[in-house]
Amino acid sequence: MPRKTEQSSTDFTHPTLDEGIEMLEKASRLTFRIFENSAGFLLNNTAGRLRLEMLRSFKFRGYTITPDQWVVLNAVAEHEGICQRDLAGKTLKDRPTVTRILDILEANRLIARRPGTDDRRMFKLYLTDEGKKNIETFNSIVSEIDRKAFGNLSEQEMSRFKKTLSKIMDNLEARHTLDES
Amino acid sequence: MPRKTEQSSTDFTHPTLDEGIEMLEKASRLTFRIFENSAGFLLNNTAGRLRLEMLRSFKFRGYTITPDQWVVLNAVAEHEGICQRDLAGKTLKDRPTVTRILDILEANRLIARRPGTDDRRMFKLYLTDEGKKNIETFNSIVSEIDRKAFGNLSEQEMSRFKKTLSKIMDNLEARHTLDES
DNA sequence: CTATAATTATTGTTATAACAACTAATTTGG
DNA sequence: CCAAATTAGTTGTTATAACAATAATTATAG
Repeated sequence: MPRKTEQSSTDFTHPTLDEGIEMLEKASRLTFRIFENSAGFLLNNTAGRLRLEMLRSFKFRGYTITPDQWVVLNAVAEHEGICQRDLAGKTLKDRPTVTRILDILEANRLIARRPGTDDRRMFKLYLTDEGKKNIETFNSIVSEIDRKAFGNLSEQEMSRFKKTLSKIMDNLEARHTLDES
Repeated sequence: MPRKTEQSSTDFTHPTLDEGIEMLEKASRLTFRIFENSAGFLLNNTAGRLRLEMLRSFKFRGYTITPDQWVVLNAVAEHEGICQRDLAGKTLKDRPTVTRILDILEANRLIARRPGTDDRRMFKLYLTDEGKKNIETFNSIVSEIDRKAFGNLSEQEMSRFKKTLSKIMDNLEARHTLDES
């Protein structure tokens, strides 16, 4: 059988930013039976591409933040003093995931954990000054991506699209409406 | 600050199968500004929920296969003798990812790598008998999930939904049409 | 009030994803 | 034909996700 790893000169195992597309262009040439009409496959890949676009844009602008870190950072920004459990609910991430994302954001001085006054099990979460300084930039980068991804969709198409996504979420019995009390 | 890990009796850090929803239900009570109207956030979470539904269904039925392994397995099934590079293109995964997923599928005896006759760098990929035996079961599980997720969408709604997803993919310059030559 | 249960957060494990770097093998260019 | 470039696949690193299990703390039951 083939070997275990060696090398050559130009392996483009991972597309970078703009070249990233090459690989995708290359091999997609046969015909799927199961996949070609699979909404799930298309849904998953579209979401993945959007995430990748965000990741690359951040990196391209010189920021190390990731899409998930961006989500958590924004959730903290919009609810300063929130605890990790509630943050998990808001971001639809589980608590270990939130813990680790916060570890990174804290190490990068974008957020701070402060002890909960009443309940010593909890942290209250806040943006640092650096977090506040950077979040606007991050959000403008994301806005650009949103324009690129969704800019040519009509209001109606966007509305229908989001409605369908919500319906699918409901079908899967997951909460997605981001407010309540 | 809070400590570094200890315990109690009932931590439900991760929702299991059916209870999984609880956490989501719990904390989503404030109001997002950035997220509440974000198609990207909704898109990403919906795709994630669908993946989770698959993962749990497989596990619930006693199978260890994951959604991504399922995708790769099906791609092999539909293109026996395909090489890893082309498989990466078909599944829209990068080559290291495909390598590692195949490692797992091979260890679980669902697929086999055979040396490429002409080019000794390449493997040709095939289902094993066990792979063939199980794939129908896997696919029927996925069909059930598709019915659950999309079953109450009309033909027109599904068609519009997929069209919009394709448009977004195009906007992001990624290939998603799974055939060509 | 104290033993038990419940809750918040953390850590460990495995899988996926992106990307860099690298090996073996093949192709190209001269 | 041989050196250089290319290609197929692998490995390493970091981040996210799911889930199990646990520590510290708080709430509840009796």
